[in-house]
Amino acid sequence: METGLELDTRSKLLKAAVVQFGKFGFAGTSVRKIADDAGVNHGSIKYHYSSKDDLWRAAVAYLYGLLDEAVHKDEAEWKNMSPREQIINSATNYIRFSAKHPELSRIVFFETMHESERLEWLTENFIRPYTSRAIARVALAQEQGVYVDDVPAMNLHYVNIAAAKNIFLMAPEIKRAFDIDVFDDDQIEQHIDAVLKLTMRPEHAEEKPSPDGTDTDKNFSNVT
Amino acid sequence: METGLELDTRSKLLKAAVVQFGKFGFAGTSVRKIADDAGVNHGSIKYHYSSKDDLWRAAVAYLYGLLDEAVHKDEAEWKNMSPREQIINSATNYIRFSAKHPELSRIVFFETMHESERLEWLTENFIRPYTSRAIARVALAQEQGVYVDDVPAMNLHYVNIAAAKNIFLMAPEIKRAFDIDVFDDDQIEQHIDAVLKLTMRPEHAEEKPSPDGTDTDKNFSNVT
DNA sequence: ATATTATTTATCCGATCGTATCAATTTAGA
DNA sequence: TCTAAATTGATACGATCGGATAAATAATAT
Repeated sequence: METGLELDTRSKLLKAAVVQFGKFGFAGTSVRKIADDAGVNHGSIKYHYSSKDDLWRAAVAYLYGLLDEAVHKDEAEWKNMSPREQIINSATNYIRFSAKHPELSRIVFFETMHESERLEWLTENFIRPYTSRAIARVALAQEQGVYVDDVPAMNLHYVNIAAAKNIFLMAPEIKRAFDIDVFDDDQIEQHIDAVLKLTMRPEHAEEKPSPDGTDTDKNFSNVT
Repeated sequence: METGLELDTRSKLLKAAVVQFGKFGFAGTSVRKIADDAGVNHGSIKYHYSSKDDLWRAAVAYLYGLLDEAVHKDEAEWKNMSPREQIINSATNYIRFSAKHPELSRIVFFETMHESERLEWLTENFIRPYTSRAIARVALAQEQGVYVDDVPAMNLHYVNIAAAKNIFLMAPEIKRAFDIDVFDDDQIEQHIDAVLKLTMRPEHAEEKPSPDGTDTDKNFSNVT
């Protein structure tokens, strides 16, 4: 059958898997712990997902789906936005997602430290297509004067995403070292403001404003 | 005794531990694999280090020692430098170290994803003191006009270090996705140049130049 | 109501984990 | 050279791992 308990157990396992893999990575996570957290018998994992590896892949695909949703949710309105506004919009959505689901970045980090079949799968299916598009977008924004243009787009991209999500990856450390919860709404919005100020070219310095000029009276206050 | 084989076995174990913990984290690393890589019997770990945990702590302390050495190696000359030059010097040293020993950042990342006794030890002994000093230094540099001052020092600090080391953390991913080796000397220097350009305030925009004015004719080309 | 299928539960297996033990071997000091 | 200490090597133990199996139970269709 297709409803009720089956989906419930499946989704409970998926949610628990996201949390565990996000905290301990693939090697550090035990399927028995996932089953315990989900409140189901650990034999069910073999039934709903054929293996630990498959469950991990399902968790990754699920999170990337959420990411896609979050980053593109305002896509329909992009045509009414200046290049600068588009960057602000997608960067803001990306940072809010990174705060809401830090597990994705964490899982990717765990796997990106060494070669493996999982990294190959991850790269082919998600990282390469996603990053290629992102770097192309950065290069375009550089041409449009939203970002500085004297830095290679690849370096700028990796600095951007690192700046955006690093603070959420290190949340337990920051909480322990400074008693600051970076997941507080205030902290999130403060971080968005900081990242945009740091990564984007100051507005007055843009030498190539967008043709329609609608961005000239915009500033960061409209995203906080 | 204190020389010869003893130190050799100890240091071989330490080096192998750095590599393994840096790739797979604490949970994902087996002491048998470390012993294999070091070419010694795995029983020797219990002799030279009382446990896997102690070996991990020794590896971390060893790497932090190297970091301290790398970042402060030019400290004697800082008094002859402008604030801007000091930041360039320490940031450059930090990035070069991150490229030479990405294991430290990786090990810290593995542990900073969840609470644990290891994270407590790490935070108390290394992260908190190191980060406190770094954030204070950032705040000072903001006052000196080296960094923008409309962003909280904490956010700026975490953006800075993320920008500096992220690309080296993700080296296997970048190699696989774009066939670029970020550890090539050219790539390292290009990244240093990019990070400095992105994180530091443009020189002409500095409103508070250093009193002696020696930084007015400096640019990034002197650090590549 | 009954047969069939879908799902859950309870065990079991071989492999690997960290660690402990103790004999074998090497080294250093007398 | 002889003795004591330092170091290494071989092996074993209990725990936990992912995965497999089959019985028990729940749901569905006829």
